[in-house]
Amino acid sequence: MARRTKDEAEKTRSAIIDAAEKVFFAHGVTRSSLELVAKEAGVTRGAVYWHFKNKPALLHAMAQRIILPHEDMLEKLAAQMSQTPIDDLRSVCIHTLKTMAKDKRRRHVLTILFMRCEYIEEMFDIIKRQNASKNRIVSLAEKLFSRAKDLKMLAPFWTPRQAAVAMEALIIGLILGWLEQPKRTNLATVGASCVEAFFISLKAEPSSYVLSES
Amino acid sequence: MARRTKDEAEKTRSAIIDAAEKVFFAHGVTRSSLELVAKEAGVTRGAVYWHFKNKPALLHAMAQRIILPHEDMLEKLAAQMSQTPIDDLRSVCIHTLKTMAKDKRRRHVLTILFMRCEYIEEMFDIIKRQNASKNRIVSLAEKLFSRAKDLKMLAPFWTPRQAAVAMEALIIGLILGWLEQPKRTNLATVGASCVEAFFISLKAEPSSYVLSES
DNA sequence: GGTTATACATTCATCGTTGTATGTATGTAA
DNA sequence: TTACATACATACAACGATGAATGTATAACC
Repeated sequence: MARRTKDEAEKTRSAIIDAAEKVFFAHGVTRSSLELVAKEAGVTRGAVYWHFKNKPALLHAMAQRIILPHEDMLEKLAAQMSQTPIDDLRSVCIHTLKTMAKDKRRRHVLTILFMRCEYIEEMFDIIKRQNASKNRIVSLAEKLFSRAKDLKMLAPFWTPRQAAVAMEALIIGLILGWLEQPKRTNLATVGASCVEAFFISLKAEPSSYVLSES
Repeated sequence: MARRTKDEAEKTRSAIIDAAEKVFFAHGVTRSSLELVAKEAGVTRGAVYWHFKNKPALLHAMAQRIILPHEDMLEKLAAQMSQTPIDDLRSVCIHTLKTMAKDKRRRHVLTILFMRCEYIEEMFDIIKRQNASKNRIVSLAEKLFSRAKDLKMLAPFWTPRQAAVAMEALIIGLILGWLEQPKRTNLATVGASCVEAFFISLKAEPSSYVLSES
């Protein structure tokens, strides 16, 4: 076939990623041949190899398309020095879960990343990126909880670090459980209510705080 | 080679699983050939195919060897109708994390199951088993939290269901984070302290627990 | 003590996938 | 208009893995 215009090329590129999402989701990353991906996208392997160096690169591009909503919202939060850091964190978490529950693409891609691919050498940069993102999130949350502690808003038995680590772990655990059994644990209802309760428990109650100070 | 005695056969069987743990951990399940596993175990593929139908069956056997300590401890707990269900749950969780942190085999196998294999059709029975185990745990925890609620020991903003789901999600999230970056988040210290704080927040009567034994 | 089932090793046939090399027609810039 | 870069399609070479079939020597059993 003949050369396409730049616009069309970009379209085929994203069509290939779309196809990869479908195929990887269905068969797992390793067992999906690029031949299949190409066929699903309506092109040949030539096109795939033109746009992407190899399979890991394609997966990387796929992961890049869905930046976790989490992260940039937290960035903004941490910058603006709010007076209600815990409530802000809570709404970010809730928002994350709710959007996740609705966004089919995100769900599929996360399923692929969590349950349909194997993290080994060639995936190293993907791993590194994911870890960096996770660490960034925890560190930002820790900063916000630290601020909450200064404002006497964090329950005394939580350190900022513990709260941040636990928050992240809880969210990831909920999402993972939901991915494993989407019908069993509704993210938007059950998951969100867990997060609500968790955040209530993070907040200092005036009375208990006074008692624990004595 | 010649036929071995039953005892020796059992030894080669577990040697194969041992080898599979190493090889799967290093290269991921899909990219590990049974040839490599056999070589690592000091046998040939013939032996592997004799003991296991195929690769998923081998993986299944591998997963079977490490029953989560979680589960049977919870079974006993739920049966004995203790007067301190929350504290009991807490010590089970802490114990789980601490043993996990020490047991290298368990860590490797969990890493394989979480990050080095792809869950697709042929893994269906493994998935089913894992989900069943998880659901059983959540359901037992829910029962215990329900008992705690009857005893007025559960903080009012937690429902038993939420508490159970959150507990499981937290544990899984912590373990996953630890598997991803073993050096970053020490399970036995950071993880355990998160769980401690979480369980304090589950308990009713803020004043009593902050000051009392922990 | 002979037979049979066992516990493997060896061999074979087949198939899918990968990366690359090459072909080709067209958009685009000079 | 030419000349080159682009966006693919097609073709090729090579390997590795799988499952099954077959071989075989010994342990276990009667």
